[in-house]
Amino acid sequence: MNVNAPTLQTRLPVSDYDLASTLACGQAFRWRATELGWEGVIGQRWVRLRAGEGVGPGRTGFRPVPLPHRPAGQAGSLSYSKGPIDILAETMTSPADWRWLVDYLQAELNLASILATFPDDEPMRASVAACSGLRLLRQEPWECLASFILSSTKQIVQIQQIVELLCVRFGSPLATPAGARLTHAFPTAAQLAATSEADLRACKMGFRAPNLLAAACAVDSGGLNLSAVGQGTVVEAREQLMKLPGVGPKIANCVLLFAYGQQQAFPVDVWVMKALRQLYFPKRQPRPERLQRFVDTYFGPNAGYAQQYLFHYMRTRKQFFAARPEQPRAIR
DNA sequence: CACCAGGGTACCT
DNA sequence: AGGTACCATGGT
Repeated sequence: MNVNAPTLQTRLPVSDYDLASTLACGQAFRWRATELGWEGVIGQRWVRLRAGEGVGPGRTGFRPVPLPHRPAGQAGSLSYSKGPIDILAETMTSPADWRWLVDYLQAELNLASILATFPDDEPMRASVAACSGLRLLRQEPWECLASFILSSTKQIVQIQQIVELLCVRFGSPLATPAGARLTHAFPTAAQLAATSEADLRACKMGFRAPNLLAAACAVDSGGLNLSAVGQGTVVEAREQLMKLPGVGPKIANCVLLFAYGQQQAFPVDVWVMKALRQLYFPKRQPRPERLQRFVDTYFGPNAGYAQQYLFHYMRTRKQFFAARPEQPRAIR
């Protein structure tokens, strides 16, 4: 439904918040940088976000902060401002309150208290300096789970494409302003459970199709209760998620971290693996299990948060890590 | 064009 | 236990 109507607005006062690194750091896959701001969908609502600062008497005016040309947001991104700032949010429907948005964005979280728990070493200092204002979102569990089932050995750009195909083909249409890039909600488990493996493969997801379908059926049938998963301990929750085919420790940890707010959950993907090996184990090549045990103790109570800073820093500053020479090979 | 991508799994020693 | 091939597809 393409409604050509003015959008409704609110302003969230935040501090130490960077929209660009938060929305483009690979934790969520439906945010697009446009000339008018960051456009996305949260639940059943189309949303546009923009950072700015209040000006004039009572800060009633609004001076937008320029968007970065590169969505990834390099260090010192223009979208970031250290001090108090406002996030201007636009939607098509008028909610009674904006709690859903505050929760999703984690706008009330004291970021400094999180950063203070990171280990004080050179890689973390560099990552924090490069990713100022990066927040972990609080996403809806089903969308997060489904998205990360699609993520295995896929580049983030491709995951975004697959997710968009899924939304347009199987998700419910949303009220959007004219010219909106995103027009459909993420499909519910029931909507995907009603598809076939062939339908899903047509969305370019390849061998991941049966895994997504199985997850959709499990959630739709009640065999997997995602609300209940959030009630148990981290260990129990991880066990439940890993019962699904195609969901191993990495994907389970992503869902725990990005949807359930388990900030100690530490997903180890290929990027983080490379970083950990080079930075903390330059000599040995520890096995994944050993590496997981290390990160779960070394990075503290917000290890997952630290992981996201490392991950984003890795991806935006590839040369920092790539520049390190490999072990010299014997000439034969 | 090779190589790799926010992995997981089955199947080998 | 510890390694390895394979899965499907497209970006770089």
